[in-house]
Amino acid sequence: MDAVTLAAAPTGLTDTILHGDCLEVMRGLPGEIADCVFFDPPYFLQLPKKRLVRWNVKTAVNGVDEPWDRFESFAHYDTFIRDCLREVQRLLKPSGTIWCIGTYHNIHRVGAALQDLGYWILNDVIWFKTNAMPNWLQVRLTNATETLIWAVKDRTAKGYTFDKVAAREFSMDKIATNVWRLPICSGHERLRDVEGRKVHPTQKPEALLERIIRLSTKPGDFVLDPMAGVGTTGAVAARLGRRHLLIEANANYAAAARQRIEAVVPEPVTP
Amino acid sequence: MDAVTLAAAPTGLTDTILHGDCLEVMRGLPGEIADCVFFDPPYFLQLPKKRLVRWNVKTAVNGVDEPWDRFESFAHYDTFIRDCLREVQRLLKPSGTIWCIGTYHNIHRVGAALQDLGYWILNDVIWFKTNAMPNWLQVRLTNATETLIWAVKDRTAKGYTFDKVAAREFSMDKIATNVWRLPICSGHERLRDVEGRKVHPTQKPEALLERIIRLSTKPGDFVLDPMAGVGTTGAVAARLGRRHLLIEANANYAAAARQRIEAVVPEPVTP
DNA sequence: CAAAGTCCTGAATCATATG
DNA sequence: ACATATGATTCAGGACTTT
Repeated sequence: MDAVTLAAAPTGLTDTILHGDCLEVMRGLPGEIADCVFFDPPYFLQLPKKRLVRWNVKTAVNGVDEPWDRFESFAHYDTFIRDCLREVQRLLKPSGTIWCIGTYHNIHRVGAALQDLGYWILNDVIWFKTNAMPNWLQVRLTNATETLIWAVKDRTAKGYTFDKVAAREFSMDKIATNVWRLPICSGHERLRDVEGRKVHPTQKPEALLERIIRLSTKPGDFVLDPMAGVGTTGAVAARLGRRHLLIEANANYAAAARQRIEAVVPEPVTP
Repeated sequence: MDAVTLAAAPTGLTDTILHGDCLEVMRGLPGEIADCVFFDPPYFLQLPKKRLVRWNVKTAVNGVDEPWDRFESFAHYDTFIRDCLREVQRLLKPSGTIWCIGTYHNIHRVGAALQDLGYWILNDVIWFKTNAMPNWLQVRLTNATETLIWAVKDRTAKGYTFDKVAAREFSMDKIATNVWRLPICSGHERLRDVEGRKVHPTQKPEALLERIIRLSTKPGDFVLDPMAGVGTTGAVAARLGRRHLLIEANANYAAAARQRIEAVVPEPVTP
């Protein structure tokens, strides 16, 4: 199913993964369809070309060096992000919310773009990793966090979903604060190919998406992920009784996501 | 002492608080003088005109609604921030570092400005407050964090100070991560006028500045705070055996800072 | 079978010296 | 400017192996 097919049948949008460029596909979709969007763009890491090798075990660190993370400049990156966020804004229902994720490399580009486009930020949420990779050379602090920005599509938006009981459950404190302590994705959850290599370099943990979806959507709500990767958003949405639409440009990722989501066993819905 | 006087005698710059517009004063200073800059600009909170009132308590919430936090638009705010950061970049030594602080309201404006001006981010540091004010409306998460950005003045900068022993001491984990758990400023540390009102609405805790200064400067280093408020940076610098230059446009704040710093008892220097 | 020990790896803008 | 070699040392989680 491609974007053209989809545009011809917009009413059937549910529990689908589309293989194609996210901007093109989004432009073919009708407006105001999404209750929630998970926006996980490339981080534009600008890593050094040389590989980092561990001294003790001589294994190399697999830094992110993928075509989709290469941009000529911040200006090019900004253009890409803003084009995407404009389309997302059109696709969001008036009461819909967006979650963006990033690190210091890119999150300020995303945050400023959101504000410039008229989105209204509700929270920044700190994903505080329990098992971040240490900084061996000890020339700066170990980066143990990623930042999520939660926003509505404009300042006057009303009626968005916020599950305050869940919010409290997720918090490290008695009150529902914006810091979430969670491990990174590893073990059996991490998708690997037949040779044991990870399918996607930056697969998100399901626990993170579970918090996002439980906090800000209701059962039956419609979740969109325009850069779906290996489909964590779709897998969690399916498990929690939410509908989803994923878009992914990389055929390998899309195929892995499709296979993964087919295997999901839905949990009993607790509204 | 004003900016003109200062510019005429640039070599005497140490342990001084200057009352004046930070841009004007900075423009009168010689370049490459600062080992460390603490940059704590207005947060551009965009609070509603009417004061928020707690639904269960009869007291008004003490939002920040000061002349110095009023900007017409993001564009005006950005211009102000970028003008300041350009001057700071000139004032930083090649090995100097800058610490910027903010919340989601403004930190992305600051972060994007840093990157656009060629600064190179070393870390974002999450100040995770132990005693944040709970969110009484329960329509979003309680904001328990502020974000610090630590950066060098350009990508190739070398030789900046990083005390890895201190870094580990500050961390919640065994490794030196970028999340710092600290209470907000309160109690005797909080400066109050004769009528018991707080002198400054957003006085930073000394413990936060102590971490910044110990982590990224050596005894005798020169610390600049161009928007010094009531002088937390200067007080901590003085206590820890670092030199300082503070700039503050508000006469009340500047006077309070001067009085405060005069009372500081230096601690024995441990290099 | 349980417990203990080994090995690998994770969105990383990680140094310095020499040619 | 780039490429290459060298050097010095972090932890948590999970998979796997050994006791």
